[in-house]
Amino acid sequence: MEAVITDERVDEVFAALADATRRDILSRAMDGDLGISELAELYPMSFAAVQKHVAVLERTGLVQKRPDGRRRVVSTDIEGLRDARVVLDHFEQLWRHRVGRMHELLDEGDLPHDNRPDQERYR
Amino acid sequence: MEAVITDERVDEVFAALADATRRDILSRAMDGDLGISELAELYPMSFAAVQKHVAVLERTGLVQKRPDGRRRVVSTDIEGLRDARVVLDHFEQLWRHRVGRMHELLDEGDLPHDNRPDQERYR
DNA sequence: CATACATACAACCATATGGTTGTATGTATG
DNA sequence: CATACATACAACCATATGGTTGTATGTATG
Repeated sequence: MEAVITDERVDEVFAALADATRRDILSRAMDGDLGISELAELYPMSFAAVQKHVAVLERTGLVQKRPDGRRRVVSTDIEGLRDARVVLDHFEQLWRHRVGRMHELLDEGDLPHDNRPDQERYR
Repeated sequence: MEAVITDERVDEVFAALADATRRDILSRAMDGDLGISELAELYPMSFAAVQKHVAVLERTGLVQKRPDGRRRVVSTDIEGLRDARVVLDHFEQLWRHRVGRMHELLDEGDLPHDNRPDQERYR
């Protein structure tokens, strides 16, 4: 069961992330305590529009809905997130690999160099 | 000159990458030696379609065209690429930051739960 | 110079996308 | 039970997207 990553899958993940509202919903879903109407209050659009954005994230597997009374609480989907990260990592791999020594250029370019602690290396 | 990253910019970068043909063109542009019609031969679509994809990458600043005789050679745009990488890195920052300790879950996640060593179950 | 090739771009088309309002249904709660 | 709230979903709309063919123009080359 090696998560086979098709082009369609990559398309889907990038497309899902290509909308600011959805990115915001996704980050809030990490706390996993808001229902759809609670989310909807945060954005200048109708409940139905937000509902659709959540549906896109759900279809893409980035988010789940769990029933809680009359609400559906939106939270990140661990499985899906890992998968999406694999997609982005994979892309970055190729990205960096093909760029090769172009990489130094990319890093030297404008500085100051980011002080990212580079916490842990995974997978 | 601090590359200000707007939501629109992030939208644009993700959207540009949400198409398999464009991702492929982008990676070939890293070699920087193909004209548009040469690229077009690689894909099952018309020259004009490929031309449009190149235009999207160019508008997003991921790719440049440099004249070479009657050809326009497509190559990656260093500036734009760095910017795009900042976008993706920034997103990953937020991503990883907010996920926090959920992180272990992401890496441990799919091991079968139930084979936890019995000896840990003491009372 | 005539011709072929590479590109640019307009016009068009079908479908996807991001939004809307309206209606139905499930769940709490006074 | 009546009402309010949360959600689901259909129908609709405007615009964006990804493709097509056709025409014009710039550049090499026999």
